[in-house]
Amino acid sequence: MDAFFVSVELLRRPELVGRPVVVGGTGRRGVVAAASYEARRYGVFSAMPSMRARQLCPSAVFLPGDYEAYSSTSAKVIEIFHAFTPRVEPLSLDEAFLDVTGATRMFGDGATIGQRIRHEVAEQLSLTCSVGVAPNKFLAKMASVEAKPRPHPNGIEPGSGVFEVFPGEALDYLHPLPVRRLWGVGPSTYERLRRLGVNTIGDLAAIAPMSLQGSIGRAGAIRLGELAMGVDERAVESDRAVKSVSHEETFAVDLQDPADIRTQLTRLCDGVASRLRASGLGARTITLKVRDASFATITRSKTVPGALDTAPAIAEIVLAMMDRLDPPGGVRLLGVSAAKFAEPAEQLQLDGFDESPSRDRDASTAIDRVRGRFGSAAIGPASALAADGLRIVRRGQQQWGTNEPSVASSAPNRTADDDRRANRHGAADPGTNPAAPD
DNA sequence: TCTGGGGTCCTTCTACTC
DNA sequence: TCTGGAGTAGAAGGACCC
Repeated sequence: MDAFFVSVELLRRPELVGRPVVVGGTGRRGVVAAASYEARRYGVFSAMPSMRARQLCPSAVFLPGDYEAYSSTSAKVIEIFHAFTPRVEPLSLDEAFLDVTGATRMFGDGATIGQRIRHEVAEQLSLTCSVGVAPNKFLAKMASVEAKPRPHPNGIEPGSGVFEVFPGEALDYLHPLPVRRLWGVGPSTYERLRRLGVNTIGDLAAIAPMSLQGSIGRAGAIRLGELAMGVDERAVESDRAVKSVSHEETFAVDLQDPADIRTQLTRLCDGVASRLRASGLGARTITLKVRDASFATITRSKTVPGALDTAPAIAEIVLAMMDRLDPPGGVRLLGVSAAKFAEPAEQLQLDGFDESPSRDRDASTAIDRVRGRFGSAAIGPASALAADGLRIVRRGQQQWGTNEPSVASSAPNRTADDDRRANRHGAADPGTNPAAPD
């Protein structure tokens, strides 16, 4: 999907079409989740700190993310995909792989199916998407980027919508591209490759995987070597199982008081346990994540014999691990993660033994019923009551960092100063070409 | 004024068992 | 009984993706 979160917002707020719009955390510690192509012309990109985005484009309208709205629109998009093939692997809210090899007799070749999907998405949801067609997932992903619109100094260049990489042309297409474009090459790997003199995907393909192992590890060397040759054997998996469930939160102000830290951890444990029960899962490994004031991150994990799915059981482990830590300068972020899934352990009750596990299970079942009927914030552990009331953790609730108490949209009109900033990114006339599809 | 959240996968080190 | 190697699992951290 093209600038997906922004596009969903523009459907609700059509008066913002054509203006720089940024979706994400609007607070001091928020980041950009998505930027309209108009905002990208000012150098605003996703994952950028919101503060930085405001500096680059003060006239942008900043909107807090609405995970539930995007999630529900995403489900409708996936439904459209399913009309063409059952083999759909969602990659995120706004991307998916489709294996259409079994659908070509009915709908036409890959590019034709891509065009039909674009038409259906536009018709039914008033959204635009870009499609990459290729013999494997990696090349299709690369191709989809080629199909997207591009922000340019003089406006926004419309994308082709569908871009196809044919099997015989894969290497000609890939090898001139910068190695940073490869899936799995982030800032760290890029720096290591650059030191080896590898700048393009072609450079990487020419190097023996053995000589890369020392820098990027065995698995990485093999994987990148294959990708550089256009090889990707991974199948489209329509039923990938989740392997972990986690909640983490960066606080607007670093926590100093141990009681506050315990309160927040209890709240996060409740959120994780609630999601585990909703999925019928129990977890054997519980991980605590703590980021201190200096941005250093520590994790501590504990694996237990029986799978857990209640907040008290998970909190007991998490709080014990927290007791052994003393993060300097306070706590910026806390996180709780559950993994190694198994059937939740049945809590046997024996005469004369501790009754709390069975009580926890009964209480959790009751909590789930109340939440199912009255909403997730209707009930929660008293020990998680923070100063700001009972704030239940839901998935994606604070997906992009902290938000301002009052949401902010800054100046409603573009300023001359903004235009000068856009020009610094090469824009000659920021007002032209507003009609580019987004 | 820095640097989110929810995931997956990989590497390295250590402890334990055989 | 002690020692060392191999295999395995857990713990911790890092890198990457969207």
